[in-house]
Amino acid sequence: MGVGKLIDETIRTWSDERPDLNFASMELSLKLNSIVRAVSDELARQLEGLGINLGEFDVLATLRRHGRGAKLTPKEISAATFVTPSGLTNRLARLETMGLISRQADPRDGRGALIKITAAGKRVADRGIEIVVATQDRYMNELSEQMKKGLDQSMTRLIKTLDVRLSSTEE
Amino acid sequence: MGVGKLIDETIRTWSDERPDLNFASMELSLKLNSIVRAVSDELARQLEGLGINLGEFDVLATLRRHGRGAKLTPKEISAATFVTPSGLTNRLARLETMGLISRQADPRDGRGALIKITAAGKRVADRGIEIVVATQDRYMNELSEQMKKGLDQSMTRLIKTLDVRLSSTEE
DNA sequence: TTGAGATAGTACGACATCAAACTATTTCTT
DNA sequence: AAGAAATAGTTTGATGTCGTACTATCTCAA
Repeated sequence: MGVGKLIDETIRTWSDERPDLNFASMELSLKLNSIVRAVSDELARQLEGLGINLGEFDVLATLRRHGRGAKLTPKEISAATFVTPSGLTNRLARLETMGLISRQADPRDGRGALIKITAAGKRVADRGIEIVVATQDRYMNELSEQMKKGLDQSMTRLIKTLDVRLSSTEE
Repeated sequence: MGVGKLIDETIRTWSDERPDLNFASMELSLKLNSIVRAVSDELARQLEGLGINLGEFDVLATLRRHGRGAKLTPKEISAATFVTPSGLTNRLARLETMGLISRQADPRDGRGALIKITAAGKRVADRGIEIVVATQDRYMNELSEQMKKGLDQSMTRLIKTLDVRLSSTEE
């Protein structure tokens, strides 16, 4: 059964069982979820060919986009990728084993480390970003320019209120 | 740093480093991802109060929306929740331990099992769906009716092509 | 009707993540 | 200047998922 049909059925059965509730937002959420999951699964499949997973690419991409010779601390990478420090420790260990990053002590802070992408890592990141962009394009180009514009506005609006909420929770 | 700003910075730095690539689709994808993640995280937090996680709720909800006395096979639940059989075995075991579902042998198929929601499970599912709907509403109602309509159209379009692709991959 | 192949569900091992505890430093406070 | 508190990063143990192998049962073809 296709994803679309499954979502339709989900909304229909819930509406039958709980006619007191309105499932319009849920329908929207389910659809958003499906798309994000589909794109993400496809990205993971594509990156497999480079020998890395999505999380590893995320780290590599963070380093790569900061430019030639950039050195980032695990803390900075952690903030950019939404991974906990312990999770990042593991990712960095894997990437280091693969020879895609290197680490050195931070001369300014004895507790800290500085992470740098290697030449091999740069090659993987550059090929990876091309794959990622191409894959995302393949999905998003199904939408008209106008639809994309509307979608961007909606998402931007949601993110804005999301950021306001987060900052007021003071976290 | 807010999510919005982080996305802006990601697009900006990538554009600097790889001016040969167009990151418009990536920007859209990043925004979609952030929203889905934020809603999902919030749902998980909310459901914690009921003693279940998102995956467990998904199973419980599947059973609940099929109505009074419905019995589903693990295979059917697996298809509805996109969880592998082995993963589902574990979820069902946890739910059974909590007394939220019961299982019985399938009289029609000696290999099969039939899963049924218990009275306690129904209570949790009913409370859960109210929480889920309320949470999703809280996010989606930030959008105007027109935006929601446009968003739904875009997502529906994407899902349609997604389903066509999947069926042509014949999986 | 009987054997081959398909199918349902479970067991097992691997994996990526997280939270909490910990170590080593650094930064505040007075 | 010294002790308290904060911070960076790792370690440890737990969790939830997946893929593969396995067992039991069913289906179908000859």
